[in-house]
Amino acid sequence: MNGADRQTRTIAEVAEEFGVTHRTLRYYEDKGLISPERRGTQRIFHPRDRVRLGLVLRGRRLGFPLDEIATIVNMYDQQPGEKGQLEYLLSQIDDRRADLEQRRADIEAALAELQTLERRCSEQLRELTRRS
Amino acid sequence: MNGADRQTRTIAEVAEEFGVTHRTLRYYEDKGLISPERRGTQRIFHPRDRVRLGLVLRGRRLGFPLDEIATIVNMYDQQPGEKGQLEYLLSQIDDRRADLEQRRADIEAALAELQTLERRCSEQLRELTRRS
DNA sequence: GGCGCGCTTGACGTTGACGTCAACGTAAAG
DNA sequence: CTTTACGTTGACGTCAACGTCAAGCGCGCC
Repeated sequence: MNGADRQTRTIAEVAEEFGVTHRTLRYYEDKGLISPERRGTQRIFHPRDRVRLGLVLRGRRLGFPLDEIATIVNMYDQQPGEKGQLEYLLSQIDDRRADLEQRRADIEAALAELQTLERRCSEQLRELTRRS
Repeated sequence: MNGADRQTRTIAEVAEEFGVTHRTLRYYEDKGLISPERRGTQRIFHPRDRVRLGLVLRGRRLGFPLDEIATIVNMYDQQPGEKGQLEYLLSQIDDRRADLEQRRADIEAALAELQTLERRCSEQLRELTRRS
């Protein structure tokens, strides 16, 4: 029982798995994005830490600043809470959604333009190869 | 004839229109993202500059680094070029598209999770208000 | 012709997100 | 028990993307 399906990981394994450096993981811990258990002085990564890290890195791929990512991932593991808390959380969710939908619109516009450009290019290319 | 439909703009007007600062526009010029005409020492922004700026800012909203944005927007106003050029451009387009599609997938995953979270929240909220 | 307003160019400062290096602990292996 | 590999904590360095002065130019107006 020391295969890839055991529950806990070292920092090096996690870094390897997610394609980040040791330094990045420490930085994320400083910023409160992850909080792996400590066995003595060493970090122990549990599955939940790796799930969180996955969320964080997705946020990073999307270009969100780390402090925004922090508020987002912290939305996911909150206690039920009282009414005001819940309403605040719901409003936060709406803000995030608006942001994401803006980004999706930007992406689709960009993809559409790329497609147009590609058509023009391959058109040109056909022109050239036909005349040669 | 000095309304908002005249063709040329000052730096202050463009900054206002796009919600950026004077400094940002100068920085983008340094980086070759825009290249407004000069009347003496002053910058004159033509419609094409504003179109380019729009593309640049969309790239920025998407979290692309400025030098990547530079290569992207420069793809758009290239001369027809020769065969090698065109093939290179087509490969670049493919790279960009792959990136954008990854981002779109990330965004849709994030939106789906937000929706799940929102359902859980409003569920909880209904629980609370029902018992009060 | 002096005044102010907008524009311009340096130049240095700042912030976020790490990279990198030094110095040290620790645990398993020979 | 020493080596060796891996882990840890500072601390400083770096790079992108601007912010923020300071100092000066040009020009329209009273």
